[in-house]
Amino acid sequence: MTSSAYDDSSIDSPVHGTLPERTYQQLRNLIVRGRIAPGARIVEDEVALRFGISRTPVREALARLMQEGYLTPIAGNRRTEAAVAPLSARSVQELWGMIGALEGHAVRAISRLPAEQRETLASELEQLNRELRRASAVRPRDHDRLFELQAAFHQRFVDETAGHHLLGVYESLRPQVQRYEWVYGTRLDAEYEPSSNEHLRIIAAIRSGDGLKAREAVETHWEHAAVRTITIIEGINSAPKPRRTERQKPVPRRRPR
Amino acid sequence: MTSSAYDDSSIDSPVHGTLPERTYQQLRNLIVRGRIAPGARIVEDEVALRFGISRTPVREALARLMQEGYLTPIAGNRRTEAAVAPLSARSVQELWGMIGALEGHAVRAISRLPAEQRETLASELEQLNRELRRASAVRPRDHDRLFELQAAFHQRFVDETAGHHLLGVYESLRPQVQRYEWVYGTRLDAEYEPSSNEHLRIIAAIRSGDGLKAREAVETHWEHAAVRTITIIEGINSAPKPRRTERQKPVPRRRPR
DNA sequence: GAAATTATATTTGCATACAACTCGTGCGGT
DNA sequence: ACCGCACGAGTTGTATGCAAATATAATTTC
Repeated sequence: MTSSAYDDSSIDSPVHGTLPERTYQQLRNLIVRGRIAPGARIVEDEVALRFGISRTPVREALARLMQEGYLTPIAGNRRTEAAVAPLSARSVQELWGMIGALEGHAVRAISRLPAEQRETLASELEQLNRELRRASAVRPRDHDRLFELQAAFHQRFVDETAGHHLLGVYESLRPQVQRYEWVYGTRLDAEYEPSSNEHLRIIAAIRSGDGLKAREAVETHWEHAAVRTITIIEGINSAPKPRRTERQKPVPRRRPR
Repeated sequence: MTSSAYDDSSIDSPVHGTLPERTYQQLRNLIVRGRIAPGARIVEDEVALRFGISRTPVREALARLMQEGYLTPIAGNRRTEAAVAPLSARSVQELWGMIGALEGHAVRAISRLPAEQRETLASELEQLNRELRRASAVRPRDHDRLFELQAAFHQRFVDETAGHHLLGVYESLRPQVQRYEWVYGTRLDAEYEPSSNEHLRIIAAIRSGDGLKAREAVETHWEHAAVRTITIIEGINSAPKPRRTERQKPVPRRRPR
């Protein structure tokens, strides 16, 4: 990474929690928002320096990021150098499928919710979807806000229907998806209509209390979203550099002085 | 934990990899096999002493175990003491549901596999299932072997159909399920017939190449397994100690001398 | 004697130091 | 000029030390 690395201006940084936790959050934010480019090498010392802490908490944060797939190990056998995981159409296919399966599974539980609670949930979701629609019409677009709304919609009904374990996995998976959503959303021609229309189907199913229908709606929503996202990603990945291999251009180990 | 902690005799310990990795593996094994009881406190120093290493790699291992849910934070706000997560019927419900959803999602991909490959897979699964059946008839039972076979069956078709990301999540989830399978399997009256019969349905679906049918078979397999497991867990959790709260009996912070 | 308070021990959070390993680079030999 | 080898910079792996936090034990006070 270059000397002026980590432009984190305007990224909300939680000031509480332990250092590893905070470091994890901030780095993840930077990666999700594309502030650290895919393929960029991450060096413990540099991160430590950047955050003004020692390598010990950094290591913990990096280990976590690596386990969750934000970073990939490169190079050495025993040594583990880390780089920001590249974006690939293949990953979209997989991640969207998993998120769809998990959200779909969770949402089935609405059939066990009292009608009243479902109604509250449904109208809150409608509210969020309306805001999403409105925000997507404003120019210039507030990417952060769109981003949050998009996330909030899904988070809302997952929170309601999922248990502790599922939420844990979901929390670690969702930001990975968001890496792509960010790329998608920051394009000028990003569309939100298809998505928000599909949201309506989900809301209707939730209101009806039909778990299987809701699951179906959620899964196809993610399937369609995958298609939309993949076209964008492929455009980005193929256009700039006509590379022949799948690999990212290897980052030089040392920066030339 | 008591002074004679960590009876890891006869637990295969990988001698390669970094210390955190090895520590993680070994501790996880101990937890999954019930060698460290649910609710037991884990102290960094004790683990470090036990494995003859320093606390630094131990911390990394514990952090990972905590993130994956094998350990739960207890006590302090800023300090994070760790204890082995308790076994609960609620977790079974959740974990089995998730595993079912993920395996079910993965297995749908068989429809995209060539018939020949499906056939190979199916017969290998049949082989594993036969071995499972045979091993379950032998007395006294070889729990480790049954354990491995059970795992191998599922791992086999997931490996074939899942991608990188899903495998990652699966790998971290499966051992959590195995904590319960171990409890279930080490009972004298543990049944393997229902499970292995359901396996046959899965195999048939895979052979036919019908992705949706396979998914259905996998999901109901896990649903049924959840029921079987929960009855056992509830028996264990309620019988010994008629406690009124959900919590484990708090472990004393110091051992009395 | 009970409650409050101080003292003590245990344990985690983080920093620092050093060892080990990997890869690039230059030097010397052929 | 090319190959090999050794040295050295860069970076991760692990140990150790110290400070802060918190529970337990001891002690004082009413």
